[in-house]
Amino acid sequence: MTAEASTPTGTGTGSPRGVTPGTPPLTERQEARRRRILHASAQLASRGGFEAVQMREVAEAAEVALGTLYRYFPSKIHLLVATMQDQLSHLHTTLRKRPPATSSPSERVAETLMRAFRALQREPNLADAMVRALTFADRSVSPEVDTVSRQTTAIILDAMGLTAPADRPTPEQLSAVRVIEHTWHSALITWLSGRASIAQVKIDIETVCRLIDLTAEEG
Amino acid sequence: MTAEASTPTGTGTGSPRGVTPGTPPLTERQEARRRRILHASAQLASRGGFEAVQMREVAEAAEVALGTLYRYFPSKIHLLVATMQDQLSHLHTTLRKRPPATSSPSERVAETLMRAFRALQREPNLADAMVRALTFADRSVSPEVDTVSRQTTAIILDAMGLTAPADRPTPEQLSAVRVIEHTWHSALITWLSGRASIAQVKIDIETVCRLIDLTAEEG
DNA sequence: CGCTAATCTAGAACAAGTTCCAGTGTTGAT
DNA sequence: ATCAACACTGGAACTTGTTCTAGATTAGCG
Repeated sequence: MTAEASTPTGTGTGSPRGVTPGTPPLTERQEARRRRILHASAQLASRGGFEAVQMREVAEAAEVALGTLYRYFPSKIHLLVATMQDQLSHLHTTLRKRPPATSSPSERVAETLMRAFRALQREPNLADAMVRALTFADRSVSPEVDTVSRQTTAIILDAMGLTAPADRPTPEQLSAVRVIEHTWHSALITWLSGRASIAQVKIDIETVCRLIDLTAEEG
Repeated sequence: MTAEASTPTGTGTGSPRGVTPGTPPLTERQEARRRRILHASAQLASRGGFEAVQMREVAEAAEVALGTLYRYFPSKIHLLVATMQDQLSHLHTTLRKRPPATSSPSERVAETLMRAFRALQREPNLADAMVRALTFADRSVSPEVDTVSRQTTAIILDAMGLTAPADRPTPEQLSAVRVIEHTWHSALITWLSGRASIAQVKIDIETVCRLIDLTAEEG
């Protein structure tokens, strides 16, 4: 029935392994288009942040018609959130390579997040575009935003040392992780809009990470 | 030199007392216009959230020309952030009336924030518009966003019992308060976009508020 | 190969935020 | 009372996200 497989509006975080269930597989050419679009998005975002990512320009840079762009990503927000998924999966694999060797879980998480922070710092405009899109997203983007949230959660749990599928985190730990995520996003925004210094962000990250030790003691 | 006083693009949180320094005073008619605009903004937001606040409609509802609206609030984001300042000052005075009588500071803060949360719950569309604007705001809105942040901080410090000017909060406490604010905003967004339940928000608020006890013990 | 259904392209068209302008009304000062 | 300076109005115009349409391409299938 479908020609180039069916509708490309799927998740596809760019995770190397795993067949992304539910998403009909894309043709090579379609996969290439998707990749070109995400690349153009990231490139434009790196230049001028959120506002520099203009749908017409993305389409042109990706050598794709405007209608096609909208077929792949139904809105600018969807596009930028997908861009964030993409970047986050890169970041996660990068972070995995050299896990922090600090003693306590809370310090490891804080260290990991500060590394991530420094990574984003290198492309503040890109970070701006992605995070603004993420927090501005409305219900229509919830599934995609949720994916980003799960990715972030995975990074944090990884840093805590909860990689084994056996030791599932307690509800308290999950709450602490959510709070850390909240703080992470919000602190990032605060820094990006010039209302907080890097030092302040560092302190706040370290502050919130203490919650991890708290839950560990009582659990 | 100026006719109806000078440019009305000022802060003016709507605080009843205090002369809002730096802001040139507005004529009565100007003050009335400003009030009409904010009222129209809140009304439209209550109906359909962020997207329902359309500048042309705000102008029409406030019986003001579009250009005038932009003279008072240089962008939709500015307008909504100012709306939030307005609502927050109402909220603050409301909360002051019946301070929670719970024992520990952290419980008082959690209780206060949950009250605020329930207040916003009554007008979820308005909350949506305001919070989305707040986190979407870029650098050009930093001063106004900062005012909102200070208002929120004041509410939290109030709940902690740090009203006396003598006992200034320690740096650790300030960091904890910032983290609580981050969590508050982000959790609100998560709830508004349907990605978290009220119960979850409650738990996360309580979780983050434990940081207060932490800083108190060590301080 | 030829058919069919779906995708992709190019471009017009629409929506809402923002800017601009010419004319009118108000205000404070002389 | 008059004047200059500024504010307000009404409306057009511009920008960018989004939608729509007609026609050219492509993929899968007999």
